[in-house]
Amino acid sequence: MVITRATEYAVRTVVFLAQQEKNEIVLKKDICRTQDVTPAFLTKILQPLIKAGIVSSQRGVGGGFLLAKDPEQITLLDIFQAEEGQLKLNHCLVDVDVCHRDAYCSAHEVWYEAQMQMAQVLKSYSVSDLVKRQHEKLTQLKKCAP
Amino acid sequence: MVITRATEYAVRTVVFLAQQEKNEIVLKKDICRTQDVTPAFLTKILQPLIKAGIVSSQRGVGGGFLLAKDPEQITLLDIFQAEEGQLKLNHCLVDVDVCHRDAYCSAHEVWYEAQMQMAQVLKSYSVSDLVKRQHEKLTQLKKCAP
DNA sequence: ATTCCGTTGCTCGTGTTATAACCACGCTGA
DNA sequence: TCAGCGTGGTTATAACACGAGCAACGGAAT
Repeated sequence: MVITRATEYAVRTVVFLAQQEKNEIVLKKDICRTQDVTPAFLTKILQPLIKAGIVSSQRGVGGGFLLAKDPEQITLLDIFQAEEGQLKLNHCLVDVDVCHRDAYCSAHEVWYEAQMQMAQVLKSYSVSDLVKRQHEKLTQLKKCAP
Repeated sequence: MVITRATEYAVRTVVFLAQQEKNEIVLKKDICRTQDVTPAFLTKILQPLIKAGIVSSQRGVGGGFLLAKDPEQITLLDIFQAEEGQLKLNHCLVDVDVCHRDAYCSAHEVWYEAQMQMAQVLKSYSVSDLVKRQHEKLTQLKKCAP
């Protein structure tokens, strides 16, 4: 019942990309160095982001990664779903017909409501929100311990 | 990122117990038969419920299980936490100090908010709510296909 | 003694978290 | 134009943890 490391790294990576100058291409190893991820694992994490249209990539010399959309257009839910597939709290919430009890199982609806609330929160934050917040936090930090 | 089967079975079991006459003791095998759980697995599921003070048990001839509290006093969150421990969406939300980034990681707060929303939903439903709903659903069903 | 539940340990499958080897693409300079 | 190098892309694999379930034995109550 936890989000995976892959999702966490993916969020970090996208936020990092959003912090670069627009259209600036970033090397994989620079992402790794700054975000504490190993190159091999980062490769695996980036592919779903690319397929979801969140990140784009460029091969060859001078190649690397960059955001494929505006940071305002990317929500945390997008990143989550790119890595983990559709959000579901219980199997019966997605694979319809799997649960023959769902006609009378009242828990079903509660799981559904909890899931919707969670999705709502994740959808309400864009990557640019995160970048802004992070900036604020860092300037706060500097004030406290300059 | 899904609830475990144990939690699902636990909810079913508690709802089933709540549907009995007050203080009626139910045999393990009757729970198994009605709730589609194997005895061996149910054994494992019931223990955390007992330790959490949700269910109590009676050994020996005529023994079995019954609710230890009023169904109004038991929330879905109680059952969830009995089976899966404290709800946490990300490791860094419980094991403080594990994440050295949390001072500036803005995703941290979003996971926290999503988690709180979810907990709020689970806390807002008691077992007696579920029993009531289930009863309504069943009478609806009978109306449609008598 | 019988009928219950309690505890423990085990297996087996699946998902997470990587790692590594090899492949495909594209720029660049001879 | 083409060889070579520097990129990311794909796929196979492995270690490990956890979920899910099973079984056997132990202990309490009647």
